[in-house]
Amino acid sequence: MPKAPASKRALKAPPPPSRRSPCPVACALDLFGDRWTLLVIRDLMLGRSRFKDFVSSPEGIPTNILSDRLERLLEGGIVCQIPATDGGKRMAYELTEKGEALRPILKSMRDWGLSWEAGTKVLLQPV
Amino acid sequence: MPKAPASKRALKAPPPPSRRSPCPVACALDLFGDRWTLLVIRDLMLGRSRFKDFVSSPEGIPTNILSDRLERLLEGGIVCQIPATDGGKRMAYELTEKGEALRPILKSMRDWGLSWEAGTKVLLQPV
DNA sequence: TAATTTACTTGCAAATAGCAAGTGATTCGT
DNA sequence: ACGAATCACTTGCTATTTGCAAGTAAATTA
Repeated sequence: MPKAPASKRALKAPPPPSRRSPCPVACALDLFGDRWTLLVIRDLMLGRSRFKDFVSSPEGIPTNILSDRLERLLEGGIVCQIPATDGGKRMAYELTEKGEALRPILKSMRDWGLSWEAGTKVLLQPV
Repeated sequence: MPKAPASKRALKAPPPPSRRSPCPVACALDLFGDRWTLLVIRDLMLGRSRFKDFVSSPEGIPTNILSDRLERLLEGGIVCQIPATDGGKRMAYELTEKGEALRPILKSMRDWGLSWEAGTKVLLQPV
C-alpha cells in the first residue's frame, strides 16, 4: 500500500468551520481559491485520475502541494477515492457530484482565458 | 492627492510573462487565483468602486493585500481608474470590458456555492 | 481650520509555497 | 522469484506571501 494520506503537520488544513462570510463566492474561494486547486479539478474533468497524472500536467505542481490539495478536496467532498481501473491495489481520484458541479466554473474560466489572454490555447485533451 | 499607488517593494508583483503554461485556466489563475481577488471583483460587479467599499466588505480584506490586488488588476487590464462620481479629486475603480467578461465565472461560482455549501446566502446587494 | 475620513505604506511575525531529496509500498521485466 | 523501476507520497529547508497593527499624508467635512 502507498503511505498513509498526507499528515497534518506537513501543510496545515484549516479547521473546517472558519468561513470568512456566508457569501457563496467567499465560501467557494475558501475551498479552491488558490493557484493550484482548480488545475487539479481541470485535470479530473479531463479524465485524469492518478497522482502521477496531476504531477505530469504542464504546470508542474509540487508533490507536497498536490498531497495537501487532494486532502482538502477529499475533506470538502469534491473528490473521492476509488480503486484504480487497472485492477491493482492503488487508488484513483474521482470527482463527486459536488465536484462535477464545478464544471460551469471551469468552462467559463477557460472561455474567458481564450477570449482575453493572448497566446492561450487548450492543450490537454480528454483521456 | 492620496499617496502614490502601491510601491513595488511592499508586495511583489510577478514579472508579467511568467506563465506556467498556455492553458487558459492556468493563465486565469495566474491573474486571480487567490483568496481575495475575486472578492474584489465581486464587489465591483455589485457596483462598489472605492477602496473603503472593498475594505468594508464582510470578509475584511487587509489593506495591504487590497492595494496589491488592485495594482495587479490594473496591470492585468481587468480594472481601470476613473474620477469618482462625487466630483472630488479622488479616484474610483471600475471594471474594464475584460473585467466585465468575468461575470459568468462569478455567477457560476455563486450558483455553485448556493447549491452545495450549506448556510451560504447572497448578502451583498447591488448598489 | 481642526477633526475626520480616505487611501494608502511600513514593519514584523506567522503561515504557506516550493524545491530537492528521501521513503516504502507496488508493479514491471526477465 | 528477484531486482529495478514506478508510484504515491513525506520530510527538511529556504523563500515568499499573508495578515495584523500601527503609522502617514492628502482630501473632505464640520
